Amino acid sequence: MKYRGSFRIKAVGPYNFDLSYSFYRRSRFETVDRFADRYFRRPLRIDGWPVLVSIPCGDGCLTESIRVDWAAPEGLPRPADLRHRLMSMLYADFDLGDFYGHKLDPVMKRLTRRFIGFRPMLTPDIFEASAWAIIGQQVNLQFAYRLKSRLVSRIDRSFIVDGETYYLFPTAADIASLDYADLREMRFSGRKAEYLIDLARLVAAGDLDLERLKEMEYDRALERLLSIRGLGPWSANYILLRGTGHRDAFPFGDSGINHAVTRLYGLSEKPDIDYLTELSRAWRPYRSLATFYLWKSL
DNA sequence: GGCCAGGGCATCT
DNA sequence: AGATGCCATGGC
Repeated sequence: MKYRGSFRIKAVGPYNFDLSYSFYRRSRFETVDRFADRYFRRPLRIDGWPVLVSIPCGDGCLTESIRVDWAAPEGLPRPADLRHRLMSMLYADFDLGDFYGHKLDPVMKRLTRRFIGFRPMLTPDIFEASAWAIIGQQVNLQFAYRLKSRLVSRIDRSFIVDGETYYLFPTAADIASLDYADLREMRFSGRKAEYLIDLARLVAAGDLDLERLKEMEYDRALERLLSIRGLGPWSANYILLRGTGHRDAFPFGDSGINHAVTRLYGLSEKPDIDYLTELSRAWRPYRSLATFYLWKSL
């Protein structure tokens, strides 16, 4: 039985993994993603079993392909379909040329040249992306990471590879089993505790099929998410950005986007919805990519 | 110390 | 419909 292996991912169009690596390496309170020794490490849950994937940071240049190492704790089945999962997670299945070649305004065009090869990484679990959206609402990011850290510690889904402990993000069923008071102790607000636990219970009960969102058109997927209490325009779009990998999501109201647009487009005050709607029209149907490039500029 | 942070909802005019 | 208040906490 083999418990580790290595393979290469070939992206459609250019890839500079270092740009992604540096983009996501943001907080020392991050507990699921790991950035150390010039490796990005990420625990995945495949058919319910933990697998660790490790991706070496490159030399800062565009690469033809990306090496992915994987390791599973001994005694577990060999993970299936890893390549497919990684293609999606690393955004390698998207042809960046489609975005670069799209008719973009000069500011966005300049960003694509500045960060050529930059691709976002998806959160490989849509529920995790959804939970993170709720956790990140209206609090500074450092605090959001601490909330997540407390949650991940409390529901300990850790496993060990090479003597190092890695933490999977809790499942919907895990969080569904908590009480609001448990989250309040972790310094969630009362509202946030309700949003997160209620969402987890919806998913755990099978009343919300997050995987199915992937196959839905952007508008319909957005509508479905907006119908859930606690998910507004920002959160719903965030889930479609980082979770399902929809290409045309745009998180209206995002403070980072507001800052980036204000600076890059020389505004005197933060843009309103109408301005952003009009501005982002030229980025369609790739507003997700535009969003990540704006964030990257900060 | 005050402002604000990768918002959203309930409650008003 | 559109504006306003509120939530809770901590980083800066």
